[in-house]
Amino acid sequence: MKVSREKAAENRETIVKAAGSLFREKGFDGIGVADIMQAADLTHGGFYRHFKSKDDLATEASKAVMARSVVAWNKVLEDAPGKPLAALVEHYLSKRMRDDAGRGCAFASLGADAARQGKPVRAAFAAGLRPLIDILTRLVPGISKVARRRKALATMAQMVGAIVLSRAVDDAGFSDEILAASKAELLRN
Amino acid sequence: MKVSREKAAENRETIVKAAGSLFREKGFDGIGVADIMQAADLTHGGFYRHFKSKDDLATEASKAVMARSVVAWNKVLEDAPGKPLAALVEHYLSKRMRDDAGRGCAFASLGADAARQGKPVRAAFAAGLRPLIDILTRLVPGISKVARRRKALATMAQMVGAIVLSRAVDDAGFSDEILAASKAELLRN
DNA sequence: GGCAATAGATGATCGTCGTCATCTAACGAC
DNA sequence: GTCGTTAGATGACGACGATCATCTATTGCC
Repeated sequence: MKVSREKAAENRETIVKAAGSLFREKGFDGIGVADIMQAADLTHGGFYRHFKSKDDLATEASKAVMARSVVAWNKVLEDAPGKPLAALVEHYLSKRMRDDAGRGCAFASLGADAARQGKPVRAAFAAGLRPLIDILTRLVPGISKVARRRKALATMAQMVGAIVLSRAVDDAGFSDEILAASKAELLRN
Repeated sequence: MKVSREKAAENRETIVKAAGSLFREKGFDGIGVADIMQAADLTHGGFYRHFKSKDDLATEASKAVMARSVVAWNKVLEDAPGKPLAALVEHYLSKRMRDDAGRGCAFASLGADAARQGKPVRAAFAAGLRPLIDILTRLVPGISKVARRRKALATMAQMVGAIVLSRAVDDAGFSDEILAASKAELLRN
C-alpha cells in the first residue's frame, strides 16, 4: 500500500534509525535487511525503494549516527559549562555508554567493521570523525593549535580504545578498571 | 583419508592459524568455516572433527593470536633494549600494522567483534589482554605500581583506538595523522 | 597381518542472506 | 473524478551460511 510522501520520508528515517542501532549492536555483518525492516515495522521487500543496497544503508546509517553524535556532544557541553572536557570524558567513558552499544559511539562499536567496508562507508566515518576532533581540539589544553589537535586525536583514540577494550572482556571488574584508568589519565591534565 | 596423529595435530594448528588471520581480516562474521578450511588446504566437512562449532574455533583462534602477540611484544623489546616503550609504540602504531590487519593486534581488529560474542571468546580476550598490560606496566613511567598500571591500561586503550580509527577512515593523510598524533602523545613523557 | 579407531572427503540439510519481479492500492496532479 | 505514479507488501530467487550423517581409507595397536 502506498503512503503519503511525508509518511514515506518518515519511514525512510525510521529505517535509518533502526539500522543505526542494530548495526552498532550487532555489526554490519551481524544483522540482515529483513530484521532491520522488521524493527522499522515494515516488510523486507520495500527496502529497495529506499536504498539501492545494504551497503548504501550502511553508509546512510553511519552518517546519521555520527551526525547525532556531534549533537549529543554539544548537548553535554552545554549542560556542563564548568569543565567541558571532563564532562565529555565522563559521558563518553560512562558505564551506560559501554553497556548500550546500540546508542553509543559508532567508532567504538563499528570502527573495526568500517575498516572492512567499501569506500563510501569509510568516507562517512572520516567525515563523521572530523567534527568530533574539532570539538576536542577546542577543549583540550595545549599551547599551539597543532599541539591541541594532536592531543585531540590522541584523546579520541584513547576513548574509543577504552570502550572497545572494556566491551571485549568478560570480567566486569577488569572492564570497569579499563574505563576508570582512561578516565583518570585523561583528566590528569 | 585418514592421516597420522601428528599430521592431524598439525592440521588443527593450520586451521587455527588460518582462522586467526582470516578472522582478523574479515571479522568473526565475515568469513565462513568453508573458506577457513580451504585456506588450510582442507575440505569443510572435516572441520567438526577438530572443533565443536565455529564459536569454538573463534575462541581457540583468539587465544592463539593473543599468545603470539605476547611473544611478538617480547621480541620487539629484546631487539630494542634502549627505549623499550618507544620501540613498542613505534611497532604497534606502524603503518605496516595498520595496513595488515590479518597479522596485527586482535584487540584492534576484533575487539568490537568480541563484544558481540559469547562468554568463551570474551574470556579469551580478557586473558589475552592481561599479559600485555603487565608488559606495559613494567615499561611505563610512574611512581607507584598502581599509577603505572593505570597508565598501562590507558596506553593500551590509546594504541588500540588509534589503529581502529586509522583503519576506519578512507583518507590516507588523515589516517597517517591519527597514527602520528598518538605516537607523539605517547612518547611525550 | 588383521581390525577397530578415526581424520578427512563427500554431499546433503536447513536456515538465512541480499536482491528483485510482481502485485496492490493509495496518492496527487490534472 | 480519472489515471499515471509510486510506497510498500508478497513471495520467490539463488547464493551462501553452519552443521552433520555417511563414506573412505589409512593408521596404529594387538
